[in-house]
Amino acid sequence: MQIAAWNVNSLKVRLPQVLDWLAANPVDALCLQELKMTDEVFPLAAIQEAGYHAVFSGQKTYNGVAVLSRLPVRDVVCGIPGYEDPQKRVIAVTLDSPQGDVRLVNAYCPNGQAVDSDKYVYKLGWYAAFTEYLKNTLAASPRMAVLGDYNIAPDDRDVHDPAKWAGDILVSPPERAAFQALLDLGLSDSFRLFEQPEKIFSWWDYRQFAFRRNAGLRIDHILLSAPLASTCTASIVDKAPRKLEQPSDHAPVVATLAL
DNA sequence: ATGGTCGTGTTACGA
Repeated sequence: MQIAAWNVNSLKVRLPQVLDWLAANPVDALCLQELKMTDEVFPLAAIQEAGYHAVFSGQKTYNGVAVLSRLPVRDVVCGIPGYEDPQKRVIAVTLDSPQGDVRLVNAYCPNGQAVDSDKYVYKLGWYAAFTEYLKNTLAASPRMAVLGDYNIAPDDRDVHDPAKWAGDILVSPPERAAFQALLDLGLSDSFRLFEQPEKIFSWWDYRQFAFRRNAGLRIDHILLSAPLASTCTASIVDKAPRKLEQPSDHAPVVATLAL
């Protein structure tokens, strides 16, 4: 089984790239973030023609998440139960796998803008609620994967220039502590289960030729509960779509499970 | 050097 996550920064603009990518990478499930569209205009027909089911939680202009899956999904939960939030950032599903159910939680975590901003306060509060939600989900569904754009680079290895970024948004100690709290639930960063080349990132700013300079951060992650981590045979970032014309600023991340 | 480039939807805002 292969599961993937990709912040597409507008599904309207990126739909052709998503369909091309799925044709070349027929993963079992693809979690999308930043749809930037309402549910009324979600391109369901095109995705079904590509052989995928889809569930989605969109909104106008900002945010929006979807799960595309080869298998039917059930028990769809949108948002963080008990945490009121007009921003559509989370959708969870259960994959009906022949090798047993897998719970997928797809998240577009807040960016935070700057460490002295209201959005930073929102980000840390959101992470506290998300952590509690994942704790409860994990108790009910031991085979859980959490995929998406975390907007946190967990370690200096995940930053192209750690000295330049020190203390900034996406790397600040409170944000890294919030990420560590997820790991402390018993989750593993699938990417770090394996030896990896240096300077692997998943996001590059559109400005200043950041991609050409590989001036990026690794902020898109696939976290796995212990029963799934023990089945994981690979976890990679696919830089190829970032090289295309009119790319998303994020690259897809993919984990392979021996299921 | 506080810039720059996207996407959405207006001429600002979020990332």
